[in-house]
Amino acid sequence: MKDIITHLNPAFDHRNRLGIMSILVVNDWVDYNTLKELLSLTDGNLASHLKALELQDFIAVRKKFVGRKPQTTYGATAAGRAAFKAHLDTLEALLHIAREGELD
Amino acid sequence: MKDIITHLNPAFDHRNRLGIMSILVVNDWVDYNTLKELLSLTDGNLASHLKALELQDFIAVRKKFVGRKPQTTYGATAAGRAAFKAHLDTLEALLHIAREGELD
DNA sequence: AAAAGAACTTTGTAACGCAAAGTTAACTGA
DNA sequence: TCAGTTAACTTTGCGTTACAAAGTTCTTTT
Repeated sequence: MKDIITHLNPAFDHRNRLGIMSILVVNDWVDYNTLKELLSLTDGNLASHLKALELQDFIAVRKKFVGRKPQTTYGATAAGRAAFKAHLDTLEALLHIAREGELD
Repeated sequence: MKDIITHLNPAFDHRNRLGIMSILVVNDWVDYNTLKELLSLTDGNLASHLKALELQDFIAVRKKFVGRKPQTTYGATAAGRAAFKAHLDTLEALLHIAREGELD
């Protein structure tokens, strides 16, 4: 059990972080407002979660123009994908324990 | 996606809470020190997580004696089991989305 | 009598989560 | 042309959380 818990990454504890990463691992370059809408977060709140993930190099920011209008999009980095995958694998292991497993 | 995230219970966000509940749903009445050891938490830290879960009626406390020595054990309540199960089901849905799913 | 263990509580601190308001730069409609 | 709007933040402020470490009470062990 100890091994499992320590393999969960604190950066992904929070449900909104799980949400952000889940979106970004299956969709390349999602823009700010789409994320905001999908997760029903306020501007500031979303920005701070994104910044935290960016500081750990789990997501990357790309600024481009749509026509002449700037647009910010976010994507998961290779490191982010790897870390998140490991997190999900660990969660899955926990699911199994919590459903049928033994205490060990 | 919005639906999924909102179905995750904030009380179970933290990995240590996941650990406590996972242990308690498959083992009836686990004592303090066993939990502490299984999760490698300090006394105070474990106590505060337990208290938070107890305040929400997700776990119950039972004090008994082993010989003449008092022992505190913890168990998941029916409400705790139900809420945790719902949480795990939601996590599982998220796992699927994050592995193959679409953005919706 | 002294040391140790169980199960906390208290204290203190740093980080976190959040909403709301402020900001900057661009774009749009009248 | 200029008031209003949108994008994408940053800042502010506040209540909560996570945590370690130390203190507490009661009891057992030596």
